[in-house]
Amino acid sequence: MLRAAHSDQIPLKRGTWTAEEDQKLISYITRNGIWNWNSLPRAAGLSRTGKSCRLRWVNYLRPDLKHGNFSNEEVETIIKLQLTMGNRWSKIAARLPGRTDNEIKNFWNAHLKKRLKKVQANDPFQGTIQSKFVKSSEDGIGNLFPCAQKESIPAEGLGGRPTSSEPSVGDFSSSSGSLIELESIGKLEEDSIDFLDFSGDAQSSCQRSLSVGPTHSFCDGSVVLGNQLRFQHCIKPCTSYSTGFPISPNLSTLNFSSTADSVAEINQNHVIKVKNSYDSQGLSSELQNFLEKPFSVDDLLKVEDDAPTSTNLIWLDGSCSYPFTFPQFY
DNA sequence: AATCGCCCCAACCGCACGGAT
DNA sequence: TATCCGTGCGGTTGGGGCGAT
Repeated sequence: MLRAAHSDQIPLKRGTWTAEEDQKLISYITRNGIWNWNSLPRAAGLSRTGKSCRLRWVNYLRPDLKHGNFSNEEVETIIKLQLTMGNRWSKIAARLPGRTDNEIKNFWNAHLKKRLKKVQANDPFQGTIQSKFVKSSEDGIGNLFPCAQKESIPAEGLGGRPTSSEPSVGDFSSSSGSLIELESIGKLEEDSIDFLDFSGDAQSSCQRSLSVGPTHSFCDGSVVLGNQLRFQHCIKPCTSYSTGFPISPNLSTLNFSSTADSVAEINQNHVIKVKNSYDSQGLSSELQNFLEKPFSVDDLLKVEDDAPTSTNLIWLDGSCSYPFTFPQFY
């Protein structure tokens, strides 16, 4: 397809780039560098828009780009970052040297998202996606993303550990669901917990209760973490933030403070460590102190604005990054 | 062999943002 | 302060490849 050019009516080419055009662009940038994308095509003898040239260079011709399949490590990184950041492809790409936002976006849409939908359909906790990516410290991508493996994993195998050797990246032929490993959650060193959830708006957010429990259990969407803390869903949605951060009915009169401007930052920086010093009747003093800090509504709203709507994350042990999502009952 | 439908991905589009004037 | 311009980002499109029929 051709379009009229700016002032001199030279037709602008669109569509797939030819090898000749690629060579012109490479040669020009190699000789002269990038100084102005809008002026570059004319100077380089290309009948393209500056935008098209930029896209071609950034996404395909740049010498530092990797080409070919994503490695397991890259897939793992994409999944983790997408779960925390949402569709911030450029930010995700910045963490993957040699990969472009466009490439990652395409890979996500073509492979990972589709797989997630299937997993979600088999999820006993309907509505969750990220709950499938609980990762134990000793396992690699197979556990982070079990369905990447060729072997079929029984959907009823809650707690079962995939044992496949090397998962095939991009081969998601298995349609069986992956499942949460509660046991692996309990292996956290120092029983530390690093959380927060700023998901959704006031009408759709789930409240969570936080209480101390002596045993593992797994019922009604509640989870006992590391034999210590229990995060439990409330079916009723949050109707107000006036009582502060909606962690728990028990704690709703306590306030939470954050100067973070993104969920990712909160997950990175706000670490609540509940060590063995807690007693069964209450929260650790550290957690107590954390929750008692003044909470700014503006801070929360700021976070809300910035948060991906799908984010419902609790991170266990920030150094290992265990993403976890609670089901939403609404 | 021909046709159809689906999938992937390179490329495009619209919009937002930031710097310059 | 308002406007313009260049750039970057994320969503969407459409053409080609490929398997199924």
